[in-house]
Amino acid sequence: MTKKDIIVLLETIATYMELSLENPFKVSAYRKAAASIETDGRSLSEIDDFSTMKGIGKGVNEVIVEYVDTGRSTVLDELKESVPEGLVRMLKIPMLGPKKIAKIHKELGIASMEGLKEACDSKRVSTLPGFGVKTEQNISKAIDELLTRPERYPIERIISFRTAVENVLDEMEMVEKYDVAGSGRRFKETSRDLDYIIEVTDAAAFTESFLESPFVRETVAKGEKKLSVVIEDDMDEINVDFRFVTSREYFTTLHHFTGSKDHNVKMRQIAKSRGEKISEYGVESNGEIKTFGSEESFFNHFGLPFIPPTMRESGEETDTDISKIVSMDDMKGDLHMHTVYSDGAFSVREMVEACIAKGYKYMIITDHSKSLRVANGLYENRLYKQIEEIKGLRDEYPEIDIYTGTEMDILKDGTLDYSDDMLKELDYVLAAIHSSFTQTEAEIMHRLKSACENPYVRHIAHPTGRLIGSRAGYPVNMQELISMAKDTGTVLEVNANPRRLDLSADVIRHSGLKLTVNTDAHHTAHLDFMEYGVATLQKALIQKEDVINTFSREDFRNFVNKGK
DNA sequence: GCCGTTTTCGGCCCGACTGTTTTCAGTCG
Repeated sequence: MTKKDIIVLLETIATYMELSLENPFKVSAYRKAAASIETDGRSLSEIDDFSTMKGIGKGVNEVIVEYVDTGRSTVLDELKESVPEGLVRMLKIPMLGPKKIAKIHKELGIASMEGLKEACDSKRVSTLPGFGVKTEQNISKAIDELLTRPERYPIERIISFRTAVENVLDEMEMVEKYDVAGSGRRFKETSRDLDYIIEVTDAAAFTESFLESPFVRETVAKGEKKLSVVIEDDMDEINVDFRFVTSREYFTTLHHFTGSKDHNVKMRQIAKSRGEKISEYGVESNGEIKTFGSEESFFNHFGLPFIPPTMRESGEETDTDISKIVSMDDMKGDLHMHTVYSDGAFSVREMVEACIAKGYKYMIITDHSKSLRVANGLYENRLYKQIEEIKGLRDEYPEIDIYTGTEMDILKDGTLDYSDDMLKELDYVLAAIHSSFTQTEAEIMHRLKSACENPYVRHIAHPTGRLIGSRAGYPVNMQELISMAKDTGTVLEVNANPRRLDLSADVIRHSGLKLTVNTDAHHTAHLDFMEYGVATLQKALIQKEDVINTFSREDFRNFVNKGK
């Protein structure tokens, strides 16, 4: 059993309670308890008394203790007896919350998504008080969409949709100013939809003009304050909302819709403790509404520094010294990239020049090792050749330290793809798993252990192998890997590729790990991925000193030379 | 169910929108 199991249990209880029309504050207490456990840095074995944690009192503690001791929960078992599981799925239908679902269940005896769809089509739902024909049609349509459209899109897809929308906005002259808000602005791993805050000279004209864009598939709602559409590309479709605001309210509205929800709750608590009230229209203080010319001045009003959107998650960020948290300005080098020697698109020289253009002080060339045939991995003779080429380039580019390296495969049986004799010829070695993802956790951990314990392996690249939204990755015991990394002085990577972001923010938060963030670039343009990796570190409120890419040129040289 | 330097009761973030009503409940962000 892990912490995650307890979090899932508490959240499941909250959901079932919600559907039993339990006191909403009780439901929220279970959710808060789950969140409290999630943001606590300790593992299950390190927590001896849950009841000392914030948000966990006598009641929730009893539930946890029973679950840890017996693997069961009487509270959940009883809830499950009174609430059919099908109702939980129905919560995913937009516009249907616990009360409406309970009514549908009680009055019509419906307990599944399929049953509800049928009831809508046979017009039984609209006979219920509080339900009308329109609601019935909307539910029916929403169920169809739920069955065909994924719930959330990975950040890579979100970026692509953003680009499409913003290319249109940039060409429209009635647009004064806009920003994406929501999870898109916070660079979350996945997002459900896109939210824009927008100031326009004429909302009606904007709406008319925007709706002519070829990617608009459907208009969901249009009004004076809001336009809501579905847009599509070759693969997917997504909801996009525009909120029309005046210049005066722009930044409080932007802050409000950037979220996260937990961040907003925390900000409102802070306001309330000062006798003020935050809404999207401003800060109400002594009966007056105060607005701001920037988000920074909004935060300053509460005695806080500007908190970047990427850090606005749990609420913990308002109690954090933001100046210590890692930022793009701190990035002095990229330690993981490929060239034409293996499966990259550019030469060593081109990658060097691209890194210099980024202002980096150091870089490491890390092509694949010999066993990764699909990526044209390097046999020893070609690796020696690359080492010589890199040495030759150093004099030509004194502004940057170019280190030799490899992204070495950790083979199926835990052996490493190069001998120590080969590895000692390199400045820096990172190791990664690229094969046999279906092994058991024990087998995978054996491989990772073998890499961590090797004296030449400095860091483990993309430690779980996951691809957001498409591949779960291989089974890793994260607590064990974290301990192994600490014990052996091995650094773990946050891979900045927006398909990976591996390790994820939730894993590294409060982990106490030494980390590195790298783009794994296979193209000079991929070096730009760094901002997604840094955003992931910021979500976890990781300090500069815990990220080796922030080292000065000299400190990094010492770090490389000193070895493990 | 949790919490507390206005503390053991009475709060728990706040406002808009939708669809349904005839003054509002439920849901959402």
